[in-house]
Amino acid sequence: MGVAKEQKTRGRLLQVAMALFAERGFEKTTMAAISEQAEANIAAVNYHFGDKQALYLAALRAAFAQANASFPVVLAEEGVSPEQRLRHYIAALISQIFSAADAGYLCRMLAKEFAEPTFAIDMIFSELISQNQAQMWNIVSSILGPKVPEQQVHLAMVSVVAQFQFYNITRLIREMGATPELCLPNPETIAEHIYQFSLAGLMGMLEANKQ
Amino acid sequence: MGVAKEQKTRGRLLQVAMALFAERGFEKTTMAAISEQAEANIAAVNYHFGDKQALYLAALRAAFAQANASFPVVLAEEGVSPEQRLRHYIAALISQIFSAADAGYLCRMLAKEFAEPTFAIDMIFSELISQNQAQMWNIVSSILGPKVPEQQVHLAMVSVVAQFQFYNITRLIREMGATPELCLPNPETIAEHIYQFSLAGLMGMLEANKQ
DNA sequence: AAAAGATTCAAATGTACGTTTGAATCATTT
DNA sequence: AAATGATTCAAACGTACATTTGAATCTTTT
Repeated sequence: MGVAKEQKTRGRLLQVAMALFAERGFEKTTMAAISEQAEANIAAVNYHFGDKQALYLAALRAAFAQANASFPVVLAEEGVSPEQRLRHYIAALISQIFSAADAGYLCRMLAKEFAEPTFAIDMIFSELISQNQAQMWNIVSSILGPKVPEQQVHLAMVSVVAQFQFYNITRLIREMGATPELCLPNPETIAEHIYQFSLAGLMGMLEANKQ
Repeated sequence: MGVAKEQKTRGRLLQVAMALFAERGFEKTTMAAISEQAEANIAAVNYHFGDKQALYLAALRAAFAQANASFPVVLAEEGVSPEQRLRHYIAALISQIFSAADAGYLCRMLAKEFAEPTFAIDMIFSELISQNQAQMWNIVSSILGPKVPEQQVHLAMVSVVAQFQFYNITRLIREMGATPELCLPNPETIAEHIYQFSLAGLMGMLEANKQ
């Protein structure tokens, strides 16, 4: 437990804060626990970040950077079909969600924020999520084409996002083994299923709209 | 605020507890707030229920009863196609999720439990959720037929459940107006979309499995 | 009406937490 | 080396909370 001491105190605090906030959420993470695991004094958080809230914001931004560095959702290359972009988006998010450490911290923090939004929720949407959301909108509306009304695009987008976010939301319950009956397939299989299921759903919408 | 005093103290406590636990979750709901709104003394909770945890369990069971009384997920009639059972199941859950009061309490409490499971999670699964889950399994495996392996059934079930649970999970964020751009269609429209999208997804799985 | 039990009440207890404080230690500059 | 600033440290402060306590007040039984 704890973090190697060669890092400076500020860095160690941020590292530990990400891990603990991701695991326990903002409220249930105490500054005492953070300081202890970071092998720093209890007052170090206030000195380096101001207060617990500022540390939380810093941890969110750092976690976002780590997640996108490991599994970016946007494909840089041009000339990729919207279907392949969708497949890649889903696979990236599933990878983030199933990451045990660094790349998974953001998803875990966001899962807590969904259930009990904190003061940070505005920053999270305006600064972090907004980009991904716009990307997904483009993909889905490309697949559905220009004739499908906005509301249909929105419903479709939710249907897709919901499928992988559900694995994010239910992580803790799975880890508690409340439903041990059926073990999950590997993340790649899950991602591929979600892609196929979503594509079929989208095609169904297209056909229904044609008539 | 508060509840009409003609009920007995125990009943008023339970009523207020459901509302507050649903709104704020277990941790952030104080016994002082419950007692105050129920116009009871702070010690009344301990007298009537033992402690805060026992009150929480009682509130969960009462909320489950209310939700299923208002919008039961199982269709009593026989001779209904699995497709129609699926449609009804989705519509019932969407109705529960979008209920502002009584019938919506359980969903709100469950949303919190997903993000931060409490001591009550075992009871919730073994006593409350298990029935619904079995029902959904029957519906989906009926639609997919006997030739589709169990793991596929499980993936499909998650894809369906995730879609309406997402509206449950994101309720707080919607209510905060973090994304005010696009207002939602009415619950019936949402339910019908989820049904159509899911049916298309399931049919896609059938075709992929045929080859 | 008297006794016994059930329920309510206000106050006290103990614990956990975020934050502050002022001195002590370290690093850097003059 | 002296001085200045940055960082760390242990202790204390104030607040919020669940729970307990013992007396007071209803309600029911005898």
